[in-house]
Amino acid sequence: MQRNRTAYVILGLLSIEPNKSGYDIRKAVESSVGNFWSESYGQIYPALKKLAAEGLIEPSHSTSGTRKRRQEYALTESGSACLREWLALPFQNDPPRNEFLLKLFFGHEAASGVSMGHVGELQQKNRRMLATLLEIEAYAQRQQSQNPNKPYWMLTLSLGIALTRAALDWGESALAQLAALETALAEAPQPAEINSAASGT
Amino acid sequence: MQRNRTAYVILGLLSIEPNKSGYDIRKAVESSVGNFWSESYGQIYPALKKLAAEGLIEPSHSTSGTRKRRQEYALTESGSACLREWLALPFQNDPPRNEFLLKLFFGHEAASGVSMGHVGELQQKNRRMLATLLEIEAYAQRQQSQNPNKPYWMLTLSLGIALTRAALDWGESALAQLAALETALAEAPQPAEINSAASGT
DNA sequence: CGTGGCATGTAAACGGTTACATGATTTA
DNA sequence: TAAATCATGTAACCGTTTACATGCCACG
Repeated sequence: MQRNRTAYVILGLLSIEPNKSGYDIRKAVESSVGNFWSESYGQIYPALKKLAAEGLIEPSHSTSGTRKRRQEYALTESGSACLREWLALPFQNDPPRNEFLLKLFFGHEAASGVSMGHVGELQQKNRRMLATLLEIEAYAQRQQSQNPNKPYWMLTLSLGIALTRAALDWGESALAQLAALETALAEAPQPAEINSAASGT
Repeated sequence: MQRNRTAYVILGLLSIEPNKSGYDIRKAVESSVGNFWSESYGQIYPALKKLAAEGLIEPSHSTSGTRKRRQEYALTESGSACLREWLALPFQNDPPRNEFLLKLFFGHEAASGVSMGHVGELQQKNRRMLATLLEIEAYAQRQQSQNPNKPYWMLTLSLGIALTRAALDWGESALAQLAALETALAEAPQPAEINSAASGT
């Protein structure tokens, strides 16, 4: 069903900046699209070989002086066309897999405090995430003013920021609700009918 | 690194309602955690066999009369313990893979209108998503008032709703920005220095 | 000269989906 | 009895991660 997207990531990154090696591409994936994509060497190197064999990329050498033993690549015309073709195809996101939500869903089975712990952990992660996203945004706002990719990069960034903020807001409310739930359970282990007739001891 | 989570989904669902067959579990995954998890038969049936062999679940029969040829299972004590153990472990979400964001990131390479099309498509998906989530929320609010799992289910729901709303807001703004970008490009294909000296024809 | 990082690669294992095969049971 | 759906299972395939092997190069 979903195939080959490693190849398109490579084509896309080479379209932004040519003369990249497999190593460069790995680093570029981490530092640019790392918040919503990932690739490992085990995919990148074979994909490079295949793309070169198909003529979508070709070996190149960076203009800047003698570098180490490394094979760099650049997009060919057909590679560029292939990328544009793929971009025009409808996107389809992978089946979702969110272990945090899965554990929260089964929270009733968990020991006391476990779910609150998970939400707290998520809050920390999201706070860190928000900080880095805002940093990147500020940096991109300062530099990159003439980069034609910038508007698109800012859009991906602003979606990340918006989602993280929404998650943080939710987390605060969730912590409150879980705290209320735990105290309620602690006080009334069998809360059969809370608001029926008043119950003496 | 991340292993076996199919087993925990099965244990979790059986903890909520015992006497489920593989078929039931598949349906339950889709209808309950389907918005943030998925499992296929190819994983469920082998996992059931393995869980039974390990004594974490055991064959059972539903109390309600004669049913079809089907093997139902129920949690054992050790299965329940195993589930609680896993729940207490820190969650770790999978490496992200969002094809929509990937395509948007490379939007500069795409033909005119392509990125706007993707965002529009996302908006439609998210509107549908929001509608179904709100439906589920209303249903759960009406029914299920005594279900001890309800607070946790509502939390997963409200996160989904919050994130979808945030994405919808972002989408509106993104569409406006992309529209502005396209008209700007149409008017000035080489926008070298917009705000330097005024340029006559 | 040795260490650490740069760089390229591959084999094995894994998790997961897909497609297919099979047959029982219900319902029209 | 025909069609639809319930139900169980498996084999093949695919994408991906992980771990490992290798060697170059710069720097202290």
